[in-house]
Amino acid sequence: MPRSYQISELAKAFGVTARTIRFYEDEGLIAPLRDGQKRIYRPRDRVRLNLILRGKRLGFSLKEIAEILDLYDEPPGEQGQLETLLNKIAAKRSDLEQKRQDVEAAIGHLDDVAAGCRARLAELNGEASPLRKAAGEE
Amino acid sequence: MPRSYQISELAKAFGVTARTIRFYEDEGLIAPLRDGQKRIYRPRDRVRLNLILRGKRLGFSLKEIAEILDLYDEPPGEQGQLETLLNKIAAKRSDLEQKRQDVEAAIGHLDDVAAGCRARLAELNGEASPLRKAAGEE
DNA sequence: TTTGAACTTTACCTTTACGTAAGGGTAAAG
DNA sequence: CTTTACCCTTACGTAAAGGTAAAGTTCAAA
Repeated sequence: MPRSYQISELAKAFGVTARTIRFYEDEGLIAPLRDGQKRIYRPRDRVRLNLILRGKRLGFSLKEIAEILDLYDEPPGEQGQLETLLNKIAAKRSDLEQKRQDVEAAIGHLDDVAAGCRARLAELNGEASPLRKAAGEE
Repeated sequence: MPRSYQISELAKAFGVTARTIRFYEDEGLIAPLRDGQKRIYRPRDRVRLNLILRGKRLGFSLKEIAEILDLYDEPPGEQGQLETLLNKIAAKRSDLEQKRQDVEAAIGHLDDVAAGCRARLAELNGEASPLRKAAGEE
């Protein structure tokens, strides 16, 4: 388990290009160490990249993802800031709840369609008695 | 419950612009009737638009959404096509499963952070005995 | 010592998903 | 009969998220 990575290692591990990782750095989403000019990624950077890509899969923009990352690593000391942070978290959470509902509805719908397909297939195969399938025949 | 809508009604109902709806038509995602030049949207188009926007919230591209819509309204008669369709459905379903896992992990993570925040707030407010909160005092 | 495989920066290119005019038709209301 | 309020098409503009090419280091192996 290496304590640091080169950019191409990280790129390969996550299935993105080095360009993409540098781009995220330009956008302020990640901040690797440097060995001279070369970027050195620590496990913490790996985690961040993982979160970024997860956010992308969920359709968040890089700007939104930056906001979410801020939520994660801010540990503010002051009361007002903590409350502000809680509000921001609540807002993102409700985005995510919406997505959860969306994803579940979509899965449910697809399953319905698939069930319909299988029913038709069964008909086409001349299933007089649907019990025969359960019997495991070929 | 109107049986048809103008473009601006639909736009307002879904919080998008008319331009957006026309764009989806250009991309082949929707196909309203026409009264002369004017587009007439039926309930079926409304449903489609709803699915499109849901797909967008989940981060699907319009091309992917088009594929999903195809899955919904294709009722192929032939066996091979039914099997192909089932395969496509399975593929999209697995995309959606990934998103579901992502969304649940993200919500869980945010909840952890929020819990940490509340714990700190409690400390700041001099909570000697955390049980008092459970007692419902103000 | 030169070749090769990493890395770097700079900079222009491309795709997606619309926004934003510009210019024009239609139809009811004043 | 001209506003007002819709609708239409065409077309150029733009932001986001990278792709891609050019030109240059650096380090290790042949």
